[in-house]
Amino acid sequence: MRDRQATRKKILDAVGSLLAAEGFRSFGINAVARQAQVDKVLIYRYFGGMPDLLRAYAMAGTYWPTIEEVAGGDPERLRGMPLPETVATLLRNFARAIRRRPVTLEILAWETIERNELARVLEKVREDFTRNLSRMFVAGENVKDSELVAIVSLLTAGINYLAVRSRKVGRYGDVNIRSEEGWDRLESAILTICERCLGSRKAA
Amino acid sequence: MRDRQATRKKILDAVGSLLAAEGFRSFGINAVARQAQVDKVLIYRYFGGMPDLLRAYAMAGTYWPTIEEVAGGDPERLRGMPLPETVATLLRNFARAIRRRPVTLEILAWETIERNELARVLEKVREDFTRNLSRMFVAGENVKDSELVAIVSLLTAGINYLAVRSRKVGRYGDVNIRSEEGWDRLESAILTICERCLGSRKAA
DNA sequence: TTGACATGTCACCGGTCGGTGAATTATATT
DNA sequence: AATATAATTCACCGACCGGTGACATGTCAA
Repeated sequence: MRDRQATRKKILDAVGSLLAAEGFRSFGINAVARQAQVDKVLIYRYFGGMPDLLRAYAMAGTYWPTIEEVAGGDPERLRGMPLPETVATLLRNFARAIRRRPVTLEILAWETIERNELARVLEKVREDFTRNLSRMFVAGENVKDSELVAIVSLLTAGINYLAVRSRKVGRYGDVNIRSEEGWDRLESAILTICERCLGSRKAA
Repeated sequence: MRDRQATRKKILDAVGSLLAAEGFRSFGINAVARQAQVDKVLIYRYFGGMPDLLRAYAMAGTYWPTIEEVAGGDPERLRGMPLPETVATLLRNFARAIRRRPVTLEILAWETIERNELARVLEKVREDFTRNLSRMFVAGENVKDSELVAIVSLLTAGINYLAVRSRKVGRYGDVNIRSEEGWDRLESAILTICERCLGSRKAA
């Protein structure tokens, strides 16, 4: 059993299962050590402390969706589409990707309570993700258009909130956010918004 | 100093200022007692415990916006408008109302972490609010329209998330969610979405 | 004045937390 | 086999938490 790498892995795995099961509410050095069945002093020895442990965990895992995951595996096809369809597809895949990441949802929830160094690091990951996405798929179109930015921000914020909330509550207003049916309705709403608001930007 | 009512008030005030200043992160019996400069045993005597104390506080204060606040003081004028403008106005006023309620934002953030009885009570308050609003202003129109529900849900969820997040971070993507300018952009995006998506529901 | 009772004070409990120093055990090298 | 070193265990610290029992003090009615 004297295997540093194996112990490290046990600890990192404990972080994951603990976060997925309990979130940050009862999270801490002692809890991780208990879950990993490892003395807590090893956490300090191998990771230095909680912040570095969390960082190691978040970096090792698939914390945030990849570009490929959100682009649907076929970037070229996406690039050929009109802007509204492209954005709608990206948003739809983003919603799906984020919903199947319980730990990410825990982190998103926790960030609204506690603002620490880890949160700042993870945020940078997301910013890079967004930047890359927008550079790849909407560059040159109407990036200047500040209303496109505002609309997409509103929609992703809404997706985040509903996904985070679905961990604890089954409904939001009249939408069942724990069922595929509910998310189908949200996706089709997103599609409508993109089609009607991101096209030719004139008129009123 | 032997005044039960005054002591009760000191405790309730302490809850408010503590929540506004620190949120739920370091919230507890001891912290409230410290802030109120009162022995914690009195909290148990007068309120029974934390859950009942929180309930008493939330009910006493202006936890959630009122219908009047969101309707802009002139329900009749609102009723005369076309549906898209009505909904856009309600959403805009809702965003403004919620943004100036620091304690409410703390509670909204906390609910995504901890799901307790208080959260359920407060949620009922919000549900009633939403139900009344929709009965007053969009009844008979296309309430059946499940896409309207989905769109409005997405938008309010987005507003909630951005307002909650603005407590901790100044930006969301390229939007400055701590400035009036940023929220102006969001409001105008909301208006655009309502105008283009809530009107006649045909075509593609 | 003397109670009775409401109000407020104090000390203490068990438990958990993050964190650390020192001893103990296994493993690889010589 | 002896030894250095890495991996692990153990015992303990101070601080804070929620919660409670016993006690002191003020207030008001009989």
